[in-house]
Amino acid sequence: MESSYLGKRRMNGGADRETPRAPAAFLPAAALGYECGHAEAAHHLPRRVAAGEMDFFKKEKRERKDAAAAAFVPSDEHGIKEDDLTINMGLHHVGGKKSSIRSEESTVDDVVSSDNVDHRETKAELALAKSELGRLNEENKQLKDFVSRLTLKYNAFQMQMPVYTTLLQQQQRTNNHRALLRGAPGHELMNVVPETKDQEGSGGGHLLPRQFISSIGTAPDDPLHSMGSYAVRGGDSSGSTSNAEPPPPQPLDYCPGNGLMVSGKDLMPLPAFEHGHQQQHLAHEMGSSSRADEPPQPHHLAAQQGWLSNKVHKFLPAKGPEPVPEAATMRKARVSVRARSEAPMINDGCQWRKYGQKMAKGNPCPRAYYRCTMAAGCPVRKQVQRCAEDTTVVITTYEGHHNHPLPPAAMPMASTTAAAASMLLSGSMPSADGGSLMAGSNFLARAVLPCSSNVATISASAPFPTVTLDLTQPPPGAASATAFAQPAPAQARATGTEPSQLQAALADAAGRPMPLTTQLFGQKLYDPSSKAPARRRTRRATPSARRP
DNA sequence: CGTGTTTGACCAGCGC
DNA sequence: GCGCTGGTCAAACACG
Ligand SMILES: [Zn+2]
Repeated sequence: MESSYLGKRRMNGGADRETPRAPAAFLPAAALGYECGHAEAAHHLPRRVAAGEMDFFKKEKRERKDAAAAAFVPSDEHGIKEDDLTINMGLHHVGGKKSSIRSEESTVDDVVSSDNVDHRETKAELALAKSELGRLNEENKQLKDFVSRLTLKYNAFQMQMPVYTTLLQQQQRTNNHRALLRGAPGHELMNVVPETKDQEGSGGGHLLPRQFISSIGTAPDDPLHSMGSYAVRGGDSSGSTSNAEPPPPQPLDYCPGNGLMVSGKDLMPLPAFEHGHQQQHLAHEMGSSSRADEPPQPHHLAAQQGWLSNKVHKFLPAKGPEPVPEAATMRKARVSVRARSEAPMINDGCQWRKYGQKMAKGNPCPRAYYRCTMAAGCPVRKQVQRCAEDTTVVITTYEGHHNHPLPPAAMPMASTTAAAASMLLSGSMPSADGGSLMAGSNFLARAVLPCSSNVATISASAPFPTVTLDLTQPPPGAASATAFAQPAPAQARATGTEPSQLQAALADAAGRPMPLTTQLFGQKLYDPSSKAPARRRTRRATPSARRP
């Protein structure tokens, strides 16, 4: 029911709706590899980018394309374009291989005069090159898609790594009751943390994930997966070394400093971290006449997994008969982002439709509920609420996993939140031991983000496992700090939010090189005055007579 | 007129 | 069972 109106609304060009205008500092996600494998994503580019940015964007893309083409075939002297490739691929498929070209050639031969031999040969070569190029291009696309997936997974690992690192350190601490572990087993991890800094600085480095993975691999039944209920809180030192005493409930946005809070009543296995991995279910959702939230799957599945609370079903998108625990877990995990913004909502590149607003308890500011409208039945929702203590802070809580290709502008946030959710749900959260370790001194926070005060906070109170990325604190790093300390830079515009600050913060939080995330808030933040003019939505088909 | 937002009603979970 | 709360629905409304 609900999915129906959502779907219709979206299918007819929802892409041009609510798209923010002319992001001043918008960086081409395509150039950063986010568009890989998402044909649809490219469609959003022209609309999303203002004329001023178009050149940059196109140039970047062209460079990429050229580079890719040059890597395989030195063919640009023929002036081959992608359109040509498409056509040629068609010929290739119809005619077959070289022989077909040959025969085609001979056919032409009958007509063309003999002094066109050179031209014919050139043509033949061209055809060959084109077909080859087409094939390689296809191959290249697959490779790009593969690389893009790898990137996402890599990011997920990066998100998790600091937690693992800290946890292992804590393990060592717990075992020895000592602080320093030079030479102790797993000592290499001690070196990992400093390297994180280097990695951030240089924007490279694959050493960390490898160490991280290998370290994890050596501990098959590490406590990382044995987390039941746990609670870790930074900032205030509790010193408790067990999870026997869960902390008092905290507001979702509670962040007593740059600490890290971990909590979860139930944890779920690591969901696959791929965008569009739920595509297979999209058809079900689109075709389903029931509301998208209604879970056809019974609770027994949750019980089978032993983690899902009986509340989860509410958030499960409508699916086919096949149970999709993975989607369920992603839907349940929450990632909230705290960012300073005078705008009512940060622009994350996605399209949202507000479907509700409530006065939350303990907060004078209302909480707004949005759902993703980029695709029919997309289960992703988000809540936007201002922090009670500091109304300049906007807390955006994301939930769910997009079941559709994302525009480049939305990729950073999506991948970041997905990575965070993945980390949260993967069982990589520290158990009770981890909690004791970090209690009191922002230990994990510093481990995670040695050069930044932006931290990943894992809420202890939420009924759902929630990671909070706090982007509100000025990073001590020079560049970031500068960006933060100064009043809104040019690209911040009327919203008064510093995109560069957010970029830096998110980059730190995500633990990835800056360029990947600069685009996230490079867009102008949500500005109510620039609401998308083109909004198309068909009326709901079945008006219910609930109200008089 | 078609669209997104508003806002009160509805629903489920939870604690008592 | 009752009240509270969070989350969602959908008619009514506002807007371009
Ligand atoms: Zn979506």
